Formats: sequence, structure tokens, C-alpha cells
Amino acid sequence: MNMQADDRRPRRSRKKNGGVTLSDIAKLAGVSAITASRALNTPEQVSEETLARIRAAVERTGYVPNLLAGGLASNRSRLVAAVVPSLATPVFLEAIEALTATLVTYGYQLMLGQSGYNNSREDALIDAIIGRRPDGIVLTGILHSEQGRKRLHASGIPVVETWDLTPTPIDMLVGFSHQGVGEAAADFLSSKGRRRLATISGDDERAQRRRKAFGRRVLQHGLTEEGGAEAPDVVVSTPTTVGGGRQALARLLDIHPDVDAVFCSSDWLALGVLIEAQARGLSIPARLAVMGFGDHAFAADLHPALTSMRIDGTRIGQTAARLIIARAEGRPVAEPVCDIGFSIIERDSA
Amino acid sequence: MNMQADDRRPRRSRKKNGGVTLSDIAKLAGVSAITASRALNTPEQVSEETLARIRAAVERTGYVPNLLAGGLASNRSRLVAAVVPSLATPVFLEAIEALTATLVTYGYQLMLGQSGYNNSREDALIDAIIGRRPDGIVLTGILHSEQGRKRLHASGIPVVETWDLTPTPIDMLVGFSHQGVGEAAADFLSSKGRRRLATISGDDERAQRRRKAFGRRVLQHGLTEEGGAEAPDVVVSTPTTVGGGRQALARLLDIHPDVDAVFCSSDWLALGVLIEAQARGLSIPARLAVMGFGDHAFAADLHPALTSMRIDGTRIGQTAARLIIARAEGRPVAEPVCDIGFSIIERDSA
DNA sequence: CAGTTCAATGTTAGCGCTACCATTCGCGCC
DNA sequence: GGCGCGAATGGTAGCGCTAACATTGAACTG
Repeated sequence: MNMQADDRRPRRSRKKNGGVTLSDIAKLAGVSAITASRALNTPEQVSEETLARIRAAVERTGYVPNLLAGGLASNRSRLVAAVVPSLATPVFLEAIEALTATLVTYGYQLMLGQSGYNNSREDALIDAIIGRRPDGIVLTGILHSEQGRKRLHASGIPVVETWDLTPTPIDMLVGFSHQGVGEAAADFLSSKGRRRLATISGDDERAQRRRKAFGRRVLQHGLTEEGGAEAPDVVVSTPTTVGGGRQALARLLDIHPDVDAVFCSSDWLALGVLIEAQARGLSIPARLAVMGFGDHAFAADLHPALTSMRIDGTRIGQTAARLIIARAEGRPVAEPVCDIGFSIIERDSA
Repeated sequence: MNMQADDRRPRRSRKKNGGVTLSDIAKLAGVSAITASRALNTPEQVSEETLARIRAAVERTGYVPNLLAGGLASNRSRLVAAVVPSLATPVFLEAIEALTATLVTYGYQLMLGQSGYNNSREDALIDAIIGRRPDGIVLTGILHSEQGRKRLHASGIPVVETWDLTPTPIDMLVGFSHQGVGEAAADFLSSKGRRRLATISGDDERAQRRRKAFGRRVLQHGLTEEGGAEAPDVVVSTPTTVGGGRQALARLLDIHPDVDAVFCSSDWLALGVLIEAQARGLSIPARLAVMGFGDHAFAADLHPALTSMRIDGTRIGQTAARLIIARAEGRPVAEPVCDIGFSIIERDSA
């Protein structure tokens, strides 16, 4: 009956990782844990000599701070999540690359999620992301489910949507007008004297918006085949490919042999069009003007060089990073919505 | 002098996130926190009705578990980090895409780091990654510094290196022989009756290894320009581009006008070669055989269709994911080194 | 029917870090 | 001399979760 005092041996303690921890460093340097923490995070608050001793201890032990613990304690994970439909779509890559680069310089890390082009897995992805409590979320080119939007909102995490200009952003926004792109393309081609304008587009929502704006503008210019009909178009399934472009041009010419200009919803499609035209002996731009979208690196190097619509992905990525970092660090964001525009890069194909 | 008892009001508690926590769920469902935890992680340990109540509470509140806290407590972050030199290199993308997809199905998330093509930032990146205590790290196509290798080793985190077969892997390995690729390309082109073989290569270490193996094999076949010299080559800087390929072919033909076959270290270069050849009116493959590397999606759709060397990136990604998950879940890994090989996809250009 | 087992649940004590407040000490000021 | 101030450091109590062990009660055993 002496179940007391010394009798209760300490229960076996949880197995430690064995790794070096901050308090090991503190002990080595002869300071308290909190001072060691400050030495690493806000070194200006620590005296020179203390700093030196702590740094030496870090060096000696190869200590790497546990950011999970730090994030839990400080409620700042220094993680930013980005969601892309697919990595295979190079238009997003430039932005992601710039995003990563900018984040890294501020000490943030990028977590990447692929939503796929279907919305089914999207909610699960959103939960997985929110669960890590990132300091920000960058959404690229997806229409997220209502459920997902709600979750994001409720989480209170800064969100930047990109590649589009919606009237009802979840939070912040860096994008451009797809309608504007479609209209500008139509204006450009007709200013070049083209009279039978057509489009070849991926079937994603944004590409369709460009296509429709293009079609409407063509109508306004009075440039339709037989008065009043829409501009000819072929829709291919996303992701867009070179092969898709080739087939699409073949189909287009079957139905509308007199088309003299094509606006493609990606440079891949445009490359396919160039190749198919070449295979058929159609001269470009004499017989057919071709215009791409995205201004991929290869556009300038094709023969003929491809006229394309440039979206400054680097700027999108940088801007998104800056918006998120500002919010994460509690600075107010003056312009939560940013239209970065687009520009036509005129080369030889149109 | 009564600084005692009731006098010490509870110090102001740390500001809570305001978010729903597991114990909120537990309270709502009338169980203890640990039971709620089990309901979410190992539902088979919880009775049907308890499970239902907990699920209802989760549903009602929109609770999303804090994986930082979970990772800290369980020492399993369910995060896997991948390091790529650059996202702009599409060869890696296929593997990354497959990696993400496979990880997601097992409940893991991908964290992405870009090392750039220079090693300077690499160590900082490695530390940032280790700091998050991922359950695994996948390295794609980099030669990491000795310092970095040591850190990785010391961290005890499972590591998979990919895209190469080194005799001294840090841990696990999924790759193929670059030497084998170079030799196979030389064999293939000479089997096609080509006699003046050349290469156009990026300047990264692996591409150079392919190039050298190719050159040696050419020597063995006795196919050099003027007895004993190496196979002609042009080296372009990474990342490889279409424009780089065009210029390289121009240079190559300037110096060695009788070259009749080119092995390119990427499909981008090969596309550039195709375009430059077309611009110069060189017929392919009659006058010049062209072979790419990577078998990018566009290769089949070019005109002429591009012969290329296929690396099964999807399989690399899946294998890497499986290796890491196995290790993370404590299962033994029978084959820590996996050679996934390569294959020549013969099309029209060679 | 005491003894064993097992399924379901609970208690406690951290994981490694940082927020919050407190303390100490030297310095300049009136 | 007393006071205020700011720089440097420390103590304590969590952050939200789960490992490790403890407890309970019902079902089963011989």
C-alpha cells in the first residue's frame, strides 16, 4: 500500500529524435534557450560576444532549427503554398519560378500542390495545405469549388489568386484580362489586313473567355465568313500540345479553307500550326498568319519566329510573393488587386 | 508583502489563433482529445458511434488539423521535399509530377526547392529543407556540395537521388547510366549508316558525361573525321534552348560541314537543329540525322518526327515516392538502388 | 467464477520552439 | 540621490498535437 513517492519511477520518456535542439545550443553557449532563439532570429537583440558563442555552438553541432516547432510556437510557418493545375503547363512555370526565387530571399519556402484539371481532388488539396498553416497561398489558374473558397476564407490565410481578374477575389489578386487579350488579338490581326480570323483554343475556362472575346470583336469588325456567323474556331482539350495544334489546323482548313489568320491559345498549339502548315506547304505568314499565347522561350527561335502574346509571369510571381510577405509581416497592402496587363510581341508569323 | 495566492492573476495568455482545435472537437463530441486524434488518424481504433460524433463535429466546425503540431508531436511531418535545378527543365517535370501524384495518394505533400544551376544557394536550401523535418528528400539532377551531403546524412532523413547512377549514393537512388545513353546513341546512329557523328550538348555535368561516352564510342567505331580526333561537338550553356540549338548547328556546320548525324543533349536543342536545318534547306534525315534526348511530348509531333532517347520520368517519380514512403513507414527497402534504364524512340529524324 | 484477453477510451507528459512578461544593470538626467 | 530609460537576458507557460502507458468493462476461457 505504499504506492507513493519514490515508488513511481518516471514513465519511460518519449523517444527523442536524438537531434540537436535549441536548448543544447543554449547550454553549450551558457545562455538560456530564449537567448539562443533570439540570436538566430533577431540577432540585433543580442550582444556581440553572446552572439559569437552561440554561433560557434551552432557551427560545432550542425544544429538546424526545427521549423515545425518554431512555426507552432510563433504561428508563422514561413511556408507559402502554391497551387497549379499542372506543372506541364509552362505558362505557370515562369511565375512559380519567380515566386520561389522571391520567397527564398525573404526566408520563405514554397510548397507545391497540383490540382489537376479536375476539381475533385481540389478540396482535399486545400485541406492539406491549410493543415500546414502556410503564411500564404498562391492560386494559379483554377476555378476553385465554392467549398474550397469558403475554407480558404475561414482559414484567415492570405490568398493571392493569379492569372485572372475576377470581380470577387477571395483576397488578393494578380492577373490580367482574358477578355482584353482576346480583343487585342483580334484587333491586331485585323490591323494586319487579315479578313478571315479563326481561333484554336484549349478547353479551359480562361482560354474560352479569350476565344469568345476574340469572336465578338471579329463580329464588331464585320469580319465573318458569311455575315453574322461567329469566327471559325476549333477547341482542343487541355493540356494543349503540338500534336493538338497540328490536328486542329487540319480540321480548321477542312471546314474553312479560306481562313487567313489563327489565334492560338498557347504557343504549343501555335507551334503545331506552324509545323502542320509547313508540312502542307502553306507559307507563313503570306498565306496564314499565326499568333500564339504565352510567349514561351522558343517562340523567338522558330522559323518563322512566332508572334505571341506575352504575359509577364516573372512579374506575377514576384508581385504575389511580395503581397504575401507583406501580409505575413503585418504590413498593410495598399493594392490588393493588380492588373499586370499583357503585350503583343510581334515577330514574323503574323 | 502579501504577494501571494490570489494576487498573482494569470498572466495574459498567449494570443490564440482563434481557430478550431482538436480539443474543441473532442469537447463537442464528448470525448477526450486523444480519441478525437485517433478518430482522424486511425479510425479503426474507434467505435462506430464515437467516430460518427467526431466526424459530425469536424464537419460542423470546418476543423482542419494542424499538421505542424502533429508533425512535432509524432516526429512525422508527412512532407516530402524535392530539389530541382530549375522548373524550366521539362525532363524533370514528368518525374516531379508523378512524384507529387504518388505522394498525394498516400497523404504526403510535396515541398519544392529550386537549387538553381549554381551550388552557392544549395546549402542554404538544404538547411531550410532539413529544418522542416520532411519525411524524405528527393534530389533531382544536382551535384551537391560535400557540406550538403554531410548535412543530409547527419539529418537521418531518407534521401533519394535521381537521374544518375553514382557509385556512392547518399542513401537511395533511382537513375540510369548517362554513359550508357551516350554509347547507345553512338551505336544507334552508326547502325543507321552514319559516318560523321557529332554532338550538341548542354554544359551540365551529366550531359557532358553522355557526350564523352558518345565520343569514345565513336572512336571505337573508327568513325572520326581525320583519324584519331574526337567526334565534333558544340557545347551550349544550360538551360538548353531552341535558339541555342540553332546557333550550335550553325557553328557545327561551319567547322565540320560534312557532319551527317547529331546527338543533342535535349529535345529543345534538337528542335533548334531541326529548325535551323530547315531554314538552311538541309533535308532531314537524308542529309543530317538528328536525335534528341528526353522524348518530350512534342517530339512525336514535329515534322519530321524527332527520334529521341526516352527516360521514363513517371517511373522515376513513382519509384522515388515509394522508396521514401516505405522508409517513412518503417518498412525495409529491399532495393535502395534502381536503374530504370532508357530507350531509343525511333522516329523519322534519324 | 476467477483469470485472461481485448477493444475502447482516458491521463499525462512532452515534441522544440517562441510570446509575454520580468529582471537586472549601467547610464544620463534633473 | 532618485528616477527613468533602454539594452541584454531570463523564467514560465504555452502552441496543438500524439506517444506511452493506464484504465475500464465486456467477452471469453477452462
